[in-house]
Amino acid sequence: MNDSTEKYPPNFIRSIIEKDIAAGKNAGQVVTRFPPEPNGYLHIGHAKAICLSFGMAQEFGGTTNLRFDDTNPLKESTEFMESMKEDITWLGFKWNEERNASDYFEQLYQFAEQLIREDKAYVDSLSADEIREYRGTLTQPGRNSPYRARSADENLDLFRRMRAGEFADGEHVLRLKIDMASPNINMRDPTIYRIRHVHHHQTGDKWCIYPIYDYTHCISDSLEGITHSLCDLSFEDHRPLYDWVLDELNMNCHPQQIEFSRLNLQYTVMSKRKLKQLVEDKLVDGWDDPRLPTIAGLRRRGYTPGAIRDFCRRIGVTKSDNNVQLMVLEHAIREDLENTAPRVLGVVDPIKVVIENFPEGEVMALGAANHPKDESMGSREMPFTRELYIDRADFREEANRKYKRLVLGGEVRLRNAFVIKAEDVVKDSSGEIVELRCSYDPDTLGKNPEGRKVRGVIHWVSASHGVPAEIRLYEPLFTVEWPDASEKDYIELMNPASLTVKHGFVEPSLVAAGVEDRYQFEREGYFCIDRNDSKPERLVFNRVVGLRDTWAKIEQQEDS
RNA sequence: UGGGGUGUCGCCAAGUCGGUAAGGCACAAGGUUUUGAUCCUUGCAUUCGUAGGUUCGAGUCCUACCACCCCAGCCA
Repeated sequence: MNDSTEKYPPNFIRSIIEKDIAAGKNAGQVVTRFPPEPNGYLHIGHAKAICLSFGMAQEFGGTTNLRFDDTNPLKESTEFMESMKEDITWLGFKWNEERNASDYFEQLYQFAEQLIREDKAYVDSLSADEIREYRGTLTQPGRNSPYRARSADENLDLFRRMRAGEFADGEHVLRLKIDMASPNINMRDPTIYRIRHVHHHQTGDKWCIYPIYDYTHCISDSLEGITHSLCDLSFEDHRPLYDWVLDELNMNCHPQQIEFSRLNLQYTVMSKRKLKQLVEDKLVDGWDDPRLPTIAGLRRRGYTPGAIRDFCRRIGVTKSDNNVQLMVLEHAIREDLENTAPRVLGVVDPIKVVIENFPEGEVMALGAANHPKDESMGSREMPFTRELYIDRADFREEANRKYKRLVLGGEVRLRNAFVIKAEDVVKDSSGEIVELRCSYDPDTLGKNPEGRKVRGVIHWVSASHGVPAEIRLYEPLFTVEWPDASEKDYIELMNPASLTVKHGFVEPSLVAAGVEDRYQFEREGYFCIDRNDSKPERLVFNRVVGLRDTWAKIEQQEDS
């Protein structure tokens, strides 16, 4: 994973780091961190941040810490911590140290006392509503709280009693004394501690006051010796506060916060709130639903860590708003699987074919390469029998010249096997085709028939030897490209056809398929064994992504 | 009417000290092909949000304007 082919193309963050190293800043070291709040599952947007923070450190011989930003016990849990560790590891990254912001609660507290003693922080006893009122608006300056003038001694006493649990939630908060008239709202005496009599998943009941992100994050970074603290653009106007705290505390390590724009990806939503609702309201099958942009979902869908990393590299890192097309992600996984996925034959929407001139009961073993270009992937045998399945879409009673598949009275090549000819169609009372009666040309195995040109090749599976399989086909979870941009509620924009379950047949070699094995079903797409539901006796495949489909495009053009 | 950002091809994105617009995705046209896949070849911004200015020369410097995004949690 560490090879140079995975290096990022030029970007502004790398330039900054290169300059810092050239200037001898931080003794030439690069230490980054990835600081998720354990209140949900990681998604593809986090993958962008992970690849960047870990990637930059890796590239310059540095290290990256994993730090759970667990300052709000109301929303967090160890379950989410575990999932995040698993996802990061699966993505292929190794953190140097695992920390929790809560590891620093005592130090954070002591720093707060220091700020109080230096008259840089005070206990405010205004209510939340009052604080909001006093804060002013975007265009109007705020006003000082009447409690702003409390003496350091009084503040210290109050703050200690806050810690001791003498007050109820919301009775007091600790605020930084900066500037209520600042044009930057974040600098208008931000709250840094609030009272919350709740159990914390790491510190238990030790604390009833919890520090706020802005105060916690910069100090945590400093304590860990982080050199470059990468985060998304929403924290850009928090940077003055980040710097203020470290400066006022005289911290000897002052990391540089650098912001980049978050990923916007087509046909999905990325906000934790929305993902959480989809999961909790059972609109999807858990955090790892293959339709979700979560790392766990992409994994279950069949995406590889390498493809996700490649995707993150392709989209780049900038400060500009970006709207990335889904096809970029799809291209990344196709490119990976094109080279690595063994080819097999699987029929998603089966229709029975009887080869009338092939003896009943006979089984012919036909060799098939596992990859058209990579002999090292070996070959296997496929049983050819009198009764087969082909895909419904590969037969038409009549069609024009552009249709290169099986037509009544016409011929087609069965992949890795013989040329067959459709002689007759059997339909049920409703007119639905239930069976095709065909003949095969025994002299076409591995060679073209004499004097005729067979234009098409279709895939097939032996009806008697094929293995039934559940095949899950996925479409985008939302019907519009940018659900977040719509004035409609995103729930209303969900795609009712995002999951289609098919019952098809796959060639018998697949009974040996293991969890998360990925294959190319030739002419169909890439499929992955579902890690939750597939059993050897009941195979379940997820379609990762279809093959590029030029034919579908041609058909569409003809329709219009 | 406050502050902070961003504007280079349909999308993403390189563009060093100003020297005459990388690349990827997508798209189009050919070629190879027992996957309408892959692969190969070719094409695809006289123009860099707009308008002025400086300069022999500007995406890169200056000025003004326009558009879009973020910020008023005791969330992160």
